[in-house]
Amino acid sequence: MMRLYNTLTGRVEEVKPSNGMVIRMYLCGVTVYDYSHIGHARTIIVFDVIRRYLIHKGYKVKFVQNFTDVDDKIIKAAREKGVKPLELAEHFIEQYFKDFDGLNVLRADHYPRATEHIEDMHRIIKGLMEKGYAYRTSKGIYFHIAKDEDYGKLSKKQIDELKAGARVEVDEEKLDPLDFALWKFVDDEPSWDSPWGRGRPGWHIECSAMSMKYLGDTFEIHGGGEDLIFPHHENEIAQSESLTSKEFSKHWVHVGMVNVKGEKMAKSLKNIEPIHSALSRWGANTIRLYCLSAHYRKPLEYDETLLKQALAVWRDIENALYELEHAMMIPAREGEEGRAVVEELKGIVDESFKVFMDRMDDDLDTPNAIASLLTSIKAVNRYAGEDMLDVNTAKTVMPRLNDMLFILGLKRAEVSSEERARIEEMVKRRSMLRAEKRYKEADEIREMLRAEGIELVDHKDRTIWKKLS
RNA sequence: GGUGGGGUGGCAGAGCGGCUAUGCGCCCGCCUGCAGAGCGGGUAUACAGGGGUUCGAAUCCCCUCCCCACCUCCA
Repeated sequence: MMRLYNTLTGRVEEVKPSNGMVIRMYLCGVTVYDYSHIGHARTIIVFDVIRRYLIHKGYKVKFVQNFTDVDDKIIKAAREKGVKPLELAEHFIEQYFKDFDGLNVLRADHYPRATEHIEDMHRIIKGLMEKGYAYRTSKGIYFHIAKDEDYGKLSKKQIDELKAGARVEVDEEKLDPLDFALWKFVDDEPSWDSPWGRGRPGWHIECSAMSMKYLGDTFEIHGGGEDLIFPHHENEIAQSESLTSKEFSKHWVHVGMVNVKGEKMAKSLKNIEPIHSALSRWGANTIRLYCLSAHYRKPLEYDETLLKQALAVWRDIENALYELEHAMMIPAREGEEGRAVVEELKGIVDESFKVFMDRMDDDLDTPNAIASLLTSIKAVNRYAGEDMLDVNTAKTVMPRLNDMLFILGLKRAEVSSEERARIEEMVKRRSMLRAEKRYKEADEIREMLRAEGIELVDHKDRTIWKKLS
């Protein structure tokens, strides 16, 4: 049973499926007005790993992640670029998929967009008006937090102190400074007709509308970056629970920020590393290992040396995978020694898998889970170095290793059959040159392949190749 | 000011009362045609500071000092 910290209760709690084995998850996605950066990547990768882990454990996970495609920032950016807001949003949604497919993040079951759920939002607003939780001013429709007696329960805020903070905008018409907009009256584009007048939705209403539409009034997990706890998630709870009188999300999961030199990575601070640029520099596996190298609730520093560390870890894993793949071609070793190697490796991998799962169960302890995976990896590399791997060891080890790699979302580069044939031809030619001690020519082939990202590794009687990723 | 989370070896990061975490980096040696991987050894006494509790504390209690996030749009 997986245990995760629940922001709502402040405790680590078991994630329980609803009916049978179904777990419904909603993740607050991105506002599409610019490129996604490493901070977004961290949150989305963490949710991807939670999802993969639950899938591995046999749950049926229904996963929804939204796009905020109507918002002041989008409108502003579109105006500056001289394009329509919805076109700008569409462009960055396309970019989003390029980035996150590139990061090997599994596609969600639904990617609802705010602009396609205006009617659903109207229904919620209407319901809240009818139940007396919302009221109208000349500027829009507002949610009245005073009507919601447990307002603040997620962020543990004292309402009085929030008011004292005086950071909220002054609006004489609002009954309470903390009341937030459900619908804002505007005439310019983009805007939609509503029962109360033409306008745009407030920020929080979309997530209530879309999560409940696709997952039901109550679902298992909701989350996002920890900067969304207040006001966004607090307000989502207020709206949703006031409307349905039911519990909204049972479990709230929040991911820590990525910092640059101690400060949060944010577009406004101009210290972002866009995903597309990080991907071309480091590759998906390295970025994923980096994002998972810290516990998800702690801040993660964005720093070259950390990426380098993650890359070194990935190189070890990659090496082991290629050694095992090539070992599939090596006939089973006969006798006692061959069996002993299989037994020992099996013991190490089974134990490391057990520890891996145990660490993952405990509030997604990925740093330790990865450390445990590396125990297996190191053992494989050790045997590979001693030329002790064969088809039996490979077959014994691969399933458990693949399970762990699936959960973390790590995978080797793909190699087409043409590419494979060409590489193997080159390797063959080089081996002949080496046999004739024509090392200079042999090294030239190795260098040439290396320039293409193919690395050769010589064993006693054979050479294996790796396509680095 | 409020709320939440932290301060561990050159760096990153576990540890939740007693047993070398781990990874990376660096140095020496072995192996290799050279690489890569691997192996052996090393990298001064690691735990913010000060008091306690305990046979025993990085781990529990008290005090002090720093750091981060949120309280405004934000993953």
